[in-house]
Amino acid sequence: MNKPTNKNFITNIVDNDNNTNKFGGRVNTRFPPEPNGYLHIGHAKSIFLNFEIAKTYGGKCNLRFDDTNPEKENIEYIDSIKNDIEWLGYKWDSIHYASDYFEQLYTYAQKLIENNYAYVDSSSSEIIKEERGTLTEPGIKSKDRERPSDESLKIFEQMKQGKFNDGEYVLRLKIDMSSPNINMRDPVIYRIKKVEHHRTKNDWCIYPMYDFTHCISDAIENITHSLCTLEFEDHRDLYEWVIEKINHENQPQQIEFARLALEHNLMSKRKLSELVEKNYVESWDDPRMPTLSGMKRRGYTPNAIKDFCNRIGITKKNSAIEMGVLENTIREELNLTAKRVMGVLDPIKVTLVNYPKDETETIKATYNPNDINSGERSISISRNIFIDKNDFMEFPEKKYFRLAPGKEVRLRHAFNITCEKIIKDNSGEILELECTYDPISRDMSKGNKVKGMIHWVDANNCIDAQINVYDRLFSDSDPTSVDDINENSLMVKKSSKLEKNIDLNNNDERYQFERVGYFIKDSKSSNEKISYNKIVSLKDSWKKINKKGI
RNA sequence: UGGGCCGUAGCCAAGCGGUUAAGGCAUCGGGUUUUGAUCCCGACAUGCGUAGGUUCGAUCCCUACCGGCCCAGCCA
Repeated sequence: MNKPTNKNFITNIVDNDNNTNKFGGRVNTRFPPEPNGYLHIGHAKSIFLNFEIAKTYGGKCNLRFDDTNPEKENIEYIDSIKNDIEWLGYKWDSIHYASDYFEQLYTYAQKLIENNYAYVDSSSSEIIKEERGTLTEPGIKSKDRERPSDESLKIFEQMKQGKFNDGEYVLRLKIDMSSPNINMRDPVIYRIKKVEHHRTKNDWCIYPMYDFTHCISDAIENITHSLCTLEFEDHRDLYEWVIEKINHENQPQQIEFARLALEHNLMSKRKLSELVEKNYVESWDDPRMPTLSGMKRRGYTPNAIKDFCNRIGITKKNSAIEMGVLENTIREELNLTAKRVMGVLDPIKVTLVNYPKDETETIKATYNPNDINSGERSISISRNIFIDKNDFMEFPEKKYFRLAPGKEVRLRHAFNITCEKIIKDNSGEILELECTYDPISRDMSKGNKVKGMIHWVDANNCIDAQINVYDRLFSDSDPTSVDDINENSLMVKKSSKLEKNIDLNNNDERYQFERVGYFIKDSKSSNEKISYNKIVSLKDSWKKINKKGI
């Protein structure tokens, strides 16, 4: 990203900490995903925040996998997460796994027991739940709360040795069962799970929980500012309690910010995986998905995503960003960088009846009028061309200045044509248009001045392709269920025609199909079936005029 | 109804006791342009959830109220 990173309330805190020398001027952050799903644009916000803060303050940002629940986690997710972060262009200073700290965590737990800050509880999860109280009533103390610490220590050891089954015992912190903050009502910090862990394999059958693990991991890694989302605000007391009780020399501070919500999208790993599982979308990297892999396949660039993250800001206010903001970032970048070619998504045959048969001419055009170094392309044209269906109207509305019977328009980069005749099949479907062209108008200054300009492709020299056009995944701006999916979010144009200048060997080249939008080759494209994805439309003020019914 | 947060334009978001209340997106006007694109210019909160209070002065401090979000996993 070439724009400066915006300030926000967190950078204000960091500035202040630096001024008061709270951390001796150090700024260490971390991005701590659980490897239980693919990263999405919401994670990008957090990645951007953490890495950019480290960068602007000359600090460090670690990648740490919060892998304390082996049932949900696996290597595939770890790899995809690393990939996505690298794709965004960030390099972690060091990589860690909470599971690397299992031994230390266990030792800290033992110390807490020794100091009477924790106890082993044999209550069932149902009992613990009941005894926890409610939002308005205090909890009650467990029968095991006063278990002598040497006894707890011994049982905890046996838990580790695998002497018990899942659920038989848990380790709990001894804090305050009547705290108004439910997280402080003797939270469970270790549970027995006889499950193989993707990294530690069968070394452990007890696993520490988030609240115990996260703060200690931060402390161990010398994190200064532990940035997380709003739902952890209530956990901050616990975070600080643990850090204080283990008496660690480094005392990181947790700061919470609002997670990203994007209109017309769902943004939780659970729901995104539901979309995949129910086959509402093709895969995690379906171009409609707000996952980073999906956006990559859609054609979004790391720069555009980072620019987006920068624009939306960081606050504590729950808010939903309009899709237009996201779309605008990629449009802005591609307007400057994308080569222009022509592509006809929904072709109609057009015959230029006065154009000599078997003749072809070559037209020169620039690849990008906004970039003088973009070079020139040659486009062929002949008697037979294709134009887009929506560039012709048999009964044109007011202010429609494209092709219509008897009307003259200009073919982009070429010359003017006039529609003379519509050829239909028996059902009334338009098969073909017969037009005449005006040779004089090759010179723009001659020929008739026309308002309409349409794009086209030489029917005798073009690429057959499939174009995937996407609409928002959910029609509702604030969807709740995956079942609300927009059934028309994917439109496949099967017989599109593309200008020959497209480099089919280049998988990353993003093109502007003039007057239409930006496109990139789909990762599933093949020589047999060439397919391109629409990244985003060009802005279309005709659409607006048309909508108003003028 | 216990606790923790949040409330500045249609959507984001600066602002930290004295400012003409930044900026972006959207929208609306106008100009350039034979991409209805881009680009350029202009408009867009006497107002900061509401009501009181403190103050010479309050978006900023205090109080109350209203509205929204989060918390009762052996998930993270």
